[in-house]
Order: sequence, then C-alpha cells, then structure tokens
Amino acid sequence: MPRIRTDNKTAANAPGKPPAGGRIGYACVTVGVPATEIRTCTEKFATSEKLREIIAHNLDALYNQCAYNIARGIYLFRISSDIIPFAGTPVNTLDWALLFEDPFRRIGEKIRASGMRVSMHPGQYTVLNSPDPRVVTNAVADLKWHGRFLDALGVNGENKIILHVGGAYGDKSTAMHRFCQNFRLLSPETRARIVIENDERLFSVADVLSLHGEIGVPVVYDNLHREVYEGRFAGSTPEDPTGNHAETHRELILRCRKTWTEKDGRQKIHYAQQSPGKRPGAHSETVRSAEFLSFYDTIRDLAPDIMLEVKDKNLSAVKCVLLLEENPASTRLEEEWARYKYRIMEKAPENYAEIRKLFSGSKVVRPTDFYALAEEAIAREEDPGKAENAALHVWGYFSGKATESEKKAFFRRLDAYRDGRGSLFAVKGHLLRLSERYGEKYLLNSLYFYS
DNA sequence: TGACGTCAAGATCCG
DNA sequence: CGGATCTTGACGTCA
Repeated sequence: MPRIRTDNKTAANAPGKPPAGGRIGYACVTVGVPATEIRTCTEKFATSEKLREIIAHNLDALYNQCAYNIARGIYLFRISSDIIPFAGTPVNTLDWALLFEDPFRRIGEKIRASGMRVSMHPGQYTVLNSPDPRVVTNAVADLKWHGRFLDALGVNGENKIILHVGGAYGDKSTAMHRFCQNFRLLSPETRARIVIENDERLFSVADVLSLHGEIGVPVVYDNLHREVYEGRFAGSTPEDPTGNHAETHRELILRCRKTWTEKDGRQKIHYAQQSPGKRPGAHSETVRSAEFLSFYDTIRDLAPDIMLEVKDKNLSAVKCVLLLEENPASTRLEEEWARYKYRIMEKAPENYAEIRKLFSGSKVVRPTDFYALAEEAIAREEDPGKAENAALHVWGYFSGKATESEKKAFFRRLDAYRDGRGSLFAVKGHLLRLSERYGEKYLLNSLYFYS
C-alpha cells in the first residue's frame, strides 16, 4: 500500500505563487480534509463563551483551509459567512476582530504571501433593496461585518463581497433604483468591496450591467444563473426581454470584463454546471471535465478568476487546476488518486484497475484520463457487492490491531448491510471511527468517507 | 402559512 | 453510554 503523504507541508510540489493565468477556486467548505470544518450554533445557545469558542475553532479551520488551498494551487477561496456566528447582530456583541487579532494576522499573512484572493458571499437573506427599512438595516449591518472581516485579514480591495440585487416586489426598475439608493448607505470602504452577480430568476446580466452603469460596482458573470434565467433547463426557451440568449458566454464575459477596474483586480466569474435531473439551477455534484474544458477553451485568452459552484467543492477545484496546468508535478495527481481510491473501488473495480495501470505505466498520467475514469465510476449507483469488497479492503487496515469487540461491531454492521437490515453509511461510520481511534492518516484523508 | 436552500446542531430514541 | 435517527433553526421573498 503506497503511503502518499497528504499533509499540507509536504504534499504537493505546489506552485509557490499563482499561475500567470486566472485562478480557480471554490466556496466555503473543504471536503475530506481534517480540521477544516466550520462550526456554528443556534441562537438559543449563543452565549459569549460559546461564541468565543466557536470563533477560535473556525479561525483555526480557516487557516487550515488556506494552507490546503495554497499547497494545491488553489488561489481563490470564498470564506463562509458562518465563520463568525451572528456577526452583525445583537446576539454577538464580541469585539471579535480585536479578540482574535493574532489569528487574523496569521491567516492574513498567509493569504497575502501566497497571492490568494478571498471573497465572502452573504446569502439570499441579505437584501439591500427591500422596501422594508428593517430588512435594509439588517443588510447594511451584515455587509458591514463582512467588510470588517476582510479588513481584519488585512486583504486589499480586490478581495470582494458578492451580492445579489435582491427582490423585485412587482416592479423591477423601482427595485433596481432602490438598490442604488440603499447602496449609498454603505460606508465607502464597504462599497469598494461590493460586486454584484446576475441571478437566475429576477435580475439578468443586462440588469446588473445597468446597475454597474449607475453605481460603478463590478459585475460577476454566473453562467448557470444566466442559462436558467433564459429558461434553458425548463424545456423551452421563453422570450427574454434582455435578448441575452443570442449572446455567447464569451460575449457576456467580455461585457462584464469592462466593469472591473485596476483596483478591483482581475475579472472574476462564477462557473457551475446543471445537475442532471434536478431542479433548473441545481449545482452538479462535481465539475464534468470535458464540459468544463470546452467552456474554458472559449475564454482561455481572457483568463478570468473562476469560482466554481459545485457540491464537491475543493475536489473539483483541484481537478480544474490540474486540468489547466501545463506540467503539474505527478505527485499532485497521485495525491488525488490516493484520496479517491476506495471511493472508486466501491463503485467500479474495473475503473480502479484501469487507473492503477495508468499510474504504474512509464508515461506521465494525464489528468483528463484519470478524471474521466474517476467521474464515470463515482456517477454510478451503489453496488452492494462491490461496496462490501471495498469495505473489507479498508477493514484490512485494522484487522491486525482491532479489539475483538471492534471486529464484532464491524462484521455485525457489514452483515446487516449485506442482508438489507443496515446501511453502508453505518459500515463506513464505524470504519471512520476506527481510523480516528488508530490515527490512520491515509484513511482520514480518504474520500471514501465523504461520498 | 409554508416552500424555498441548507445542513449542522440539538433533541430524542435505542440497544 | 455511544450511536442512530428525527427535528429545528434563521434569514426574506413570494405564492
């Protein structure tokens, strides 16, 4: 069994600085990497003691997320808005920027030294253009703390806060006008960080471009929102008052490009793929390589920063980084293979064998070949026989050292799964606990537990 | 009033 | 007691 190191210091012959082209990034959650989990709590339990504890934990996690990203050539990252629970509300009265000055400095230095660009993205409930003044007050407070967070990291104005326009309230032009009015309620520092994004239902690319004309905010182009807005996944193409559907992604990206000035930094776009069979706009499980590459080919020369919006988060980010890089060090793809191994084995042993052959050959493995096989395997349905076989492989790490009761517990769950009384989830849960108990780093970094 | 997105935290139940 | 499973929360819009 190869012991490929996956800790952040040694893992990757990662590039020491961002590539000359655009960056690739992902949002908020780092899948399958120990000590990167962001915690939160409900209002009922949000004592200042508890909040302190969670913030301290979350800033540690953020540091680990950044370290992971940088080591793998991911220089674009969206920080979760859960990082400071109840920030900007009366529930959290802590002066967190001051209390955690040291962690903030440490993280900020790491980010700046690497050339990484970070962002934040308040959710659908931050509505700056609401007709309800209380909602606007909350939105202003919310945007303010997001700005303060980025300030506390000491990152410059290229590190943005992404915002949607908000509601339409039956009259889009009034709603857009109100957005401009309320935008002026923000401090100049906060305003300088705001960028707006087209959404899938109310405000098209043309709409946000016209808002740019009014207040000068840069525009983030989101390809999937645009397609959903135009009805691409609804079975027909309805009339579109903006006429957008005549334009290619490239053409719209070029129009949005003009909204980014020197101080805003490189143009940034969002990229997502439709999840097959789900609601229009639902993000895909993973970025499908071929589809991504054919999109990228149309804008390669523009080299924008690309934020991926996808369920498997960093896994797709690493994938896209490797797909686009000229000559990635082979250890970087090997590290991914090590992580995917049992996840592929449990779905498609043939693909597992095929990939092994790729890596044992004398030629350098092409990321496209590896990911084509991996994607095909992971997309398959659960197969109990194959899943059991993979579980036994993983159990092999413990068979020599587990206690009698741990062994019994494993086979009780495995038997239960085999004859339909128990779940694969329970089997894996037990194996994960064993991995933690025995400190099996190789398995703790495996994606087997995160499918 | 509840769906919408989202998913961990908390509550409850079970062996 | 640990572990599995169910429920709730937290925000604003809109039907």
